Amino acid sequence: MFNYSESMSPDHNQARHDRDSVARAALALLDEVGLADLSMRRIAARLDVQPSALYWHFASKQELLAELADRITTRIPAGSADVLTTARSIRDALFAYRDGAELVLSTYALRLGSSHAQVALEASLGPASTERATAILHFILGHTTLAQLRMHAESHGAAASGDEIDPTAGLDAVFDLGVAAIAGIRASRPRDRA
Amino acid sequence: MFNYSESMSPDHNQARHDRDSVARAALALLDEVGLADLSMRRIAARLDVQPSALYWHFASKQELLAELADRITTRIPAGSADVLTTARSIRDALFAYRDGAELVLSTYALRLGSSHAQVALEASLGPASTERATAILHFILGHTTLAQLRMHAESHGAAASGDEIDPTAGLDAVFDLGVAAIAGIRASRPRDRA
DNA sequence: ACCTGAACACCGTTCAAGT
DNA sequence: ACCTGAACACCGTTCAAGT
Repeated sequence: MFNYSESMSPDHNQARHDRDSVARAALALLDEVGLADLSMRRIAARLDVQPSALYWHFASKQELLAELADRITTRIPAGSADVLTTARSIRDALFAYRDGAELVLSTYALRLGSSHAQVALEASLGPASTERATAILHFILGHTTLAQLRMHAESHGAAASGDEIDPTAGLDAVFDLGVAAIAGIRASRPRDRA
Repeated sequence: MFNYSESMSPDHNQARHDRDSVARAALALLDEVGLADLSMRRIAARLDVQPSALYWHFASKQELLAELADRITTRIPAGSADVLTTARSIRDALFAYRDGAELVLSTYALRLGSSHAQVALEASLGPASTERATAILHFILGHTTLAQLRMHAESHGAAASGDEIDPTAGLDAVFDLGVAAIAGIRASRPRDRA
């Protein structure tokens, strides 16, 4: 048979990709344009490829998005730190990419991609704490999605009413309060400013 | 030619609408097809009208969606019941329409529509409890969005992995645990089966 | 006051065909 | 093994024009 794949073919502009390069380009584009504008056609354009080419690597957009959620989520450290530290590192992983929380929320709902975050939380909480870990995870996803959507809305000047208060103010306190309460520990002092 | 209209008027096919009738049709359609399939063109077709006609009543799809979120949300009783009861009635209001939680979550993030739910929670918690109320609301939105997305995914057979356990099992317990913990009350017994 | 008709700039996905 | 080209069935939104 013919085998084109293993040749280096130095001369021509043959954009040849695999699953990983597509996912990497998509993840970078997500961070630039946000989830709403992350289309298969845009990803293809970024890779100098026709939109249909993406369907060689991923069966659907949904499958590609699940892969992105997995990549965002695997950055969470698995070691059993205390709950608040684990919760914060989950939140920070979601914050690391634009609309990361929203993407992980919907993917996690569809049960695609193993819940690395749930495992980390259970390790932090000790044995027989599945329900608490689940509740904390739901809180983190809700809170972080809200906060992230709000950040982006405010930067694009979509504020609605007449009040001028910063919508992000006090959100860290709400986060710590929620996590600590569900974990059943005393609310800790705010961490030092980074 | 053909006349699909409901033809209450004897003579002509003049579908004449206002803001309210458009919103009502959209809300009914949301419940039938879900948020992902709720397009301006579908709503227009339901009203026997061209898509462009909707833009006389609403400036954008976003504005229409905000109105729907408001309608879903105003069903929440404002009286100061105990926290768990208030939280459950918020959840039930979101559950009352397909993808209600997801819709309210994104609308609430953009600060469109006054937060009727936040007010109700603060009334249940007593004075100086804004942060707790916010945390509970974030938990409710996260939890309910997850649960609702999961219900729909499972009914369409989008289950991914090999385990066969019901993804909805135990979710009521997680809800009660989360709300009670953030409110700072002892977890109550499960309510009687309806 | 409310709607039509036509257009513009987009979508996700499929599939035969190329190399 | 990986991609092109063309098509199909859609999107949200604008705007002149009709009644």
